Amino acid sequence: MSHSGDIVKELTEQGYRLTPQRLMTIAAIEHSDGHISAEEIYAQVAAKYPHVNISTVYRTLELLKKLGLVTETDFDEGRVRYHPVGKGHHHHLVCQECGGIIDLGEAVLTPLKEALLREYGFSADLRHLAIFGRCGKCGR
Amino acid sequence: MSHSGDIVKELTEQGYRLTPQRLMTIAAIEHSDGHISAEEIYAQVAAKYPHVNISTVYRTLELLKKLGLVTETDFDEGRVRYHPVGKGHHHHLVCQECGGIIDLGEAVLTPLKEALLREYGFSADLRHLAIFGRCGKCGR
DNA sequence: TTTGTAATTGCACAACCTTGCAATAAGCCG
DNA sequence: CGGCTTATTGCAAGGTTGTGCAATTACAAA
Repeated sequence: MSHSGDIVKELTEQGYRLTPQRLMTIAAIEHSDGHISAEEIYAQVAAKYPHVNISTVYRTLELLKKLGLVTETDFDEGRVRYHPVGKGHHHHLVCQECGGIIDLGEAVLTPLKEALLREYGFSADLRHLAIFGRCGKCGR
Repeated sequence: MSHSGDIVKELTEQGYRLTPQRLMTIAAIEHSDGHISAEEIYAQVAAKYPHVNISTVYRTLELLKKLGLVTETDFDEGRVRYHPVGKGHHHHLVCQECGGIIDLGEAVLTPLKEALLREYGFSADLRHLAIFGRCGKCGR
């Protein structure tokens, strides 16, 4: 369902310019298996194109977020991680005891979204959450 | 149900030292009406005690978070805001269109917490969320 | 009240992310 | 293909938050 190139296509259609910096940033995100940080993206881009500036990477990430093409997740590591939405939405339960991560489908949050819409007329944008707490193994 | 002094009491009982820096940081949080930022706390503390360092404020906030005495909420303003849990848990729906904020009781998230516990054995710590999206007035 | 000890602070610095501004270059149009 | 316009970049600087380390100080115990 998700082809490499989706993001590029969307950008052109929306009239944004395809600079080498953007293309390489996008490639890094799309080729990353899971959740990639800005610094990791920058390292990959800078390897091929040494004089890029990391603020360009941050600006590209902000643009892709705004267009809904990537999601941003805060795993509480002091930095945020990015994921292409084309590879599917999901969420994570992060155990603060053992550090374990349980992956979650989008469905768990559907009832909440519906309740917010029904009771408050609010259309929530719950894209890629990290929910903190304690997993079963680590007791209550 | 919440007295000024709750936090101080908890700290002593847990064996933490009551330094003037901590006491003033705590006072700033408890006397703030709503959600206060680290910089605002620091300004209040520094007014009476000029040579405090802002990193001490951050360390105190981290401690209070760890002990579950304050919650931290990210309203996406580039800085985070703090709230004493003694004044009650709550959540916020933040409209990304008009900037409006709808306050929410804790109850809305109870079904989600129960579902996570039931289906994943995960005890989620959903303390003080800002949920982004679009409010009813701003249409879909 | 004085002393001892370990928690806490201040300081300096670093990491992550954002922004203003002048220089550059992507894509349009002829 | 060459020039024009304006989006985009690089650079430098700034804001928020975290951290290592030596100096200080709260509290316990004498």
